[in-house]
Amino acid sequence: MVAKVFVSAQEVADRAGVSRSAVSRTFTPGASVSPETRARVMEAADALGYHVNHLARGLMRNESGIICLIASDVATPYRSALLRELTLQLQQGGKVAMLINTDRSDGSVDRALRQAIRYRADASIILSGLPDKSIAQLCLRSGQRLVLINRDDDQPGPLRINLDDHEAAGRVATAFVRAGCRRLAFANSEAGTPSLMAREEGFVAAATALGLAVTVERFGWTGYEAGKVLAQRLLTRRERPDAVFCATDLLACGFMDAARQQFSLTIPDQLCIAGFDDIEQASWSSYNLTTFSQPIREIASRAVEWLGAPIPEDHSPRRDSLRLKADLVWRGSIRGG
Amino acid sequence: MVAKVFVSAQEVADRAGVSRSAVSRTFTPGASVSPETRARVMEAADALGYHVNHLARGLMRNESGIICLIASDVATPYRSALLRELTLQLQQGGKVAMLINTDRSDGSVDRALRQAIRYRADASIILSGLPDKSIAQLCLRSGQRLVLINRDDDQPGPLRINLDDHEAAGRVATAFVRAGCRRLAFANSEAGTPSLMAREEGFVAAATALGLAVTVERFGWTGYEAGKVLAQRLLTRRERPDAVFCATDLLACGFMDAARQQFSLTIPDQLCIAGFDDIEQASWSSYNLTTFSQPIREIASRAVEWLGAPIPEDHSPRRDSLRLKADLVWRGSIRGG
DNA sequence: TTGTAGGCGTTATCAG
DNA sequence: CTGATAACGCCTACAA
Repeated sequence: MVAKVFVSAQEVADRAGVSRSAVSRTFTPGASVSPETRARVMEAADALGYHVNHLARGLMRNESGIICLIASDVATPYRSALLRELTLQLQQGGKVAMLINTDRSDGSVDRALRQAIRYRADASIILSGLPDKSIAQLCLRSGQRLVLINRDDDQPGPLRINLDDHEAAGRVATAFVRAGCRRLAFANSEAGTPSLMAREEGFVAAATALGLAVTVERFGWTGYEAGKVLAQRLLTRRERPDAVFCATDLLACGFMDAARQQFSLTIPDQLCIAGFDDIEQASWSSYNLTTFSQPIREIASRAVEWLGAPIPEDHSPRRDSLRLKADLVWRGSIRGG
Repeated sequence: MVAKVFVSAQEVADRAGVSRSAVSRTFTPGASVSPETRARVMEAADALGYHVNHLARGLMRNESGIICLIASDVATPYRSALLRELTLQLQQGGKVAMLINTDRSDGSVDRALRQAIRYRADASIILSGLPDKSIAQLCLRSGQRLVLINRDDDQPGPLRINLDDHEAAGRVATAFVRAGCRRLAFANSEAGTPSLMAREEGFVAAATALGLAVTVERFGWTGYEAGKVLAQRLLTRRERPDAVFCATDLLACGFMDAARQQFSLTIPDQLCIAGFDDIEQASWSSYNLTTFSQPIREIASRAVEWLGAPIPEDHSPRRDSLRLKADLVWRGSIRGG
């Protein structure tokens, strides 16, 4: 007993005294089998421990049931929450998720996509980075669907799901001003992804419209530690900001900790803070952060729904670009909520 | 253009003017192909966008390259960190991870395992729950390897990776006593998993040996909110504890927040706290939590390494149970670190 | 080194 | 409703 021996449909057929086809039909939803045959097959299958080989089925049907999830920083609160929701809904839709980690290096996403092709994934959902045009085209040409979440790319074919980052950021500016803040700042990472930049630009634009300047600082990667450094930089300025919009909740957490512990500032009395993502920690009472909630549920359901829908024959005018709304979650880090 | 049309080896062969076998060999490491042929094949493959079909390859080789990761609560800091490491190391080993979410309902793990069988996964790594004996046996019989992480189960066959929860918990008791604490408490969830219970028992046993009693409280699931409730319960006791070991960092975070904000206690002066897992938030300066680090890297590498090793022919005396050490990470939540 | 033939487990097709 | 047969795309002898 060394080799891998899964039981095949033939063995089930032999035991049940029917043909392979009968077995196949028994496990194909909506096929015509007599209740009697089905019962005998099921009994034999159970006894033998038979399970349909999805590798072979995928080969025949040209549909593997595999969906590739391509992402970096999968252990991050926001990412992991999104992945959780995606895998969950994919499962409920009868699909199975293949998770591929990318890093921020060049070609990382392309390699992942190639892996997706090798396993004949029905679709790939990209949460980080951006694939090269040629490889993306290859996916599309091969009949693989593509979903891009929060990545701005305008080549046709993939479904693009984005948030209204720009507008959302504008609403924060208004909230700050209403709270009596005048010295606005934006804390960003150096990642420079479209959604991050859209938040920055939206915030600056809205503030400008309100007649206020914004101090912008960018540092490192989008994490807790970077938030601390950003606080260091922004709070030591001569004109110390009285309101800071952090591009990300993780940045905000680091920023708040530094502001309180190194600068002895009280929030929101001396300093108002807002974040983005509504990660779980934002609701922890140490932070109690006012932030924007990513509509994770909806992002996932829209993606899964789109994947399940039939491919339009004639490049129909279906909207393949979704713009979802991020709701402001009022907590205690801005005065007068 | 509706159907899914991936390019096949035959097409590459036609274009390169060679046989299918030549193409196959070109993509099989260690096969004998002349550099000339290989070059022509590669050129054709690149031009056509050919990628080996791993579904078909798996069918032939009886080895899909797929490893199933079975877990619940995948968005939790500890879980997501472990998943990250596993997927990463699996990728580096040329495998690909299939992620299956389970919930805490009965049969959830069994369903996941059946999915693993359907996709002919080479192995399944279980991070949550416990499979039914019969389905686990079926996996093993089918040649699928099984790895259980932090789940106590004694049926032979799977690789079991556990921590020295019991001993580790004992070390915390000593640390508390050394810090001058006398009124010890243990905050646990009601999940009752073996590792959680081992921590509880280890802590109580060590405290008893030191001549101290332990107040044990259990509530809810292993999360932040439960930690707050546990604080509520433990800190309102007449004999208020001066040291609390929380079964999990997440519990500890909730506990600390409640202790500080609702009971105005300072840590570690009035209350010492310890946790377990060393999640990222434990190092955030709001918590600065003394805790045990899960050797995530090693857990993953041991699992992957074991999966890569050949199956012993004769039920050889290979150790299929690993007991890894959790190191105490000293931070500021216990006096006198 | 190369090509040919057969088979992996499944489903789709088509008689019966 | 059932059973035989031909694919699906690939790999592994085997012979050239």
